[in-house]
Amino acid sequence: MAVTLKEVAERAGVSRSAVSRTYTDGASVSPKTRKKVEKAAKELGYSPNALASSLTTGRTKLIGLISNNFHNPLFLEVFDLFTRRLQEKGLRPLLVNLTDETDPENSLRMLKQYSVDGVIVASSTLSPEFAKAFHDAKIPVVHSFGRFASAPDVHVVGVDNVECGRMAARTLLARGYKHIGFLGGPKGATSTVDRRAGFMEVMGQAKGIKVKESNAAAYSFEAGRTAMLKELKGTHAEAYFCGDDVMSIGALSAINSSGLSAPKDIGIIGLNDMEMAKWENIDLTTIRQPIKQIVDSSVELVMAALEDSNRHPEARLFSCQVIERGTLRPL
Amino acid sequence: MAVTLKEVAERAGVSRSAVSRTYTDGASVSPKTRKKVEKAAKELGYSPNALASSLTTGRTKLIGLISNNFHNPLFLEVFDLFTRRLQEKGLRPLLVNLTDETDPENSLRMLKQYSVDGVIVASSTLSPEFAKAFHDAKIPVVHSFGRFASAPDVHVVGVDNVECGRMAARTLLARGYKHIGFLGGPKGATSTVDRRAGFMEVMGQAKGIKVKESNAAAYSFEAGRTAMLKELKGTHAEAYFCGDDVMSIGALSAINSSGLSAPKDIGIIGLNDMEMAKWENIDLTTIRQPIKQIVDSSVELVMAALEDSNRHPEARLFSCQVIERGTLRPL
DNA sequence: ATTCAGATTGCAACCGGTTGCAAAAATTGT
DNA sequence: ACAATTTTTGCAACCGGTTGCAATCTGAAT
Repeated sequence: MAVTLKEVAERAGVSRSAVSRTYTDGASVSPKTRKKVEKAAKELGYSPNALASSLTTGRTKLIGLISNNFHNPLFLEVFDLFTRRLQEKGLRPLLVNLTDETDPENSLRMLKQYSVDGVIVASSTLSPEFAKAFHDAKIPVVHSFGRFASAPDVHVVGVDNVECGRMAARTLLARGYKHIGFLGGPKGATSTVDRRAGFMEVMGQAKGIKVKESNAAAYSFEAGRTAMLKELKGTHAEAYFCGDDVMSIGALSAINSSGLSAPKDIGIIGLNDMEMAKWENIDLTTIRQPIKQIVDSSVELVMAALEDSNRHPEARLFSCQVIERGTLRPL
Repeated sequence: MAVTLKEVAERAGVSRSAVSRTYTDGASVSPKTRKKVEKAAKELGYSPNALASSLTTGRTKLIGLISNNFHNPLFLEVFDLFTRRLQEKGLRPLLVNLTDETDPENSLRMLKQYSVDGVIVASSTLSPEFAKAFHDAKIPVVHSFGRFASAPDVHVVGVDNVECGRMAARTLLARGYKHIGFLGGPKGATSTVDRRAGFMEVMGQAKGIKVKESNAAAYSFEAGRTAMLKELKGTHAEAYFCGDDVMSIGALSAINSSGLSAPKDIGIIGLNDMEMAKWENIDLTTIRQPIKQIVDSSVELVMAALEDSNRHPEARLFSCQVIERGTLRPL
């Protein structure tokens, strides 16, 4: 077994408290004993047991990182950013993959058992109720990429999807498209609902525009492709706002397979600006979600929530930005 | 704070041991007391503190999952599989993102502090020495996607990259290509070295074949594209074995940008068979690594290593398979 | 040399569980 | 009904740390 406090204490000829205090900052230890302890610790290869200390301090520095997006390449970027940021802050991500089979109850219980200090739910397709369950269990939680609400139940960090919808609509209108499609993500997802709302709001105010609407089964390549293939069978629109980038890529693939091309025959605007969007063979015009800021802010917020556990729920919104590439005709 | 054992014991009118035993399987509790305890627990909303119990049992069920591949979409699939499998087995992944900045020492210390039961290193670009550090620290470790060695220092699960190289070479030869390129991943990576070795071995035995060789800076789209662009400036080969799928996609993009196309002008064979490889707009011929089997086997192996901590290091190899798609000319 | 505040130290109790052991209770056999 | 087993139970010590408290030590001030 690993070296313990006691062994170090004995070797250093001091009390266990002295050793403990050496590794607790803010504690009072004389330089002399500290030296002795550090020497003994090094000789023995001691490193304090974080779990044991969590027992008394009540802090594990464990953060549950929950997601159900293990098929969207964007989330690899998201996980990259989250793990880095958490590491920088001295926190440890306990990763939970929320699949269809795993029941959420279970995850909650498990995270309780491991007494995580807080939880980050990283998903735009999970209902706010899910995140709320943690809140109800008195576990600080922030819902990243969650739904905006001016009076949210839990901390939310993300973008205003309604505004994204508007932005997409304005972008398409500005380019003179007259027949425009909303090719949304899965119907149930709040992100889809919100983007649609903003999109339709702007379209509703425009004159002489024909709008058509459909949904893909998931935020995925296949779903995007399938949905676009279906569009292409009927009379399709001149340009589409696709649910997200990966769907957009699917849609582009459908367009190419049909002997058409973007932006010549059909325009596409995506959402997310994931790394692949700028790959030269994709070159997708899209709306960028500032994921780094969302991640950093989420981490900051969860830390703040740890400090003050009945902090009032807060929504932090970041603005998106159209990234001009090559799948929409120029202005 | 959370409900504790003691509170449950008091409410149920039994000793703390009784409560503890209720939640320890194999322990002796009468049905009667179990009932009482469960009732009290439910009323109080009790769930045992896994960390506290780890203190005495010596098992945390925490598994360090370490990777440096947060930019390769394949690894999203890998993480998906790992997290699921670990969850199924009642283990919890503590995710570590090994970036260039984070020093490995640090990660090791951290995982010691959290007394993880074991560690899985998921990377083909990390040196075997890294995994060995855990072994030396007496932490059971398996190196997934690691380098094959018949007498390894640590448990390794993966594919025989040398054989993959041979397989790629044979595939290209069988299709009648005479001028063949090895477009490897980063030179230092063991996976690159091994694939190259197998590839060259077969090429060396073939007659009348011209072989050229170069390396990309990373297993990434950009690096693959850049490397292929460079190839296209000089006299390029008729077909290339690319370091992996994501590099292949970069290479394909370069080929298309230059007004050429695969497989007409240049053939490409990748490696991994990640999800994207079968996207219709990519349709990459590639060599499939059986990642599900590798993952499952890794988890199984790490569990076995927990049971018997001085189990002899073992290498588990899975065979790869050529997946015919559209970037190589037909047989 | 004496006094006193501040810094350092060790003791002992505690965090939330587990477990060996012996006593108590339940079961079995006769 | 009684002895011999087997099961169940609670006690108390322990896992590896932290921390309030009182005791001791230090150094500056008088």
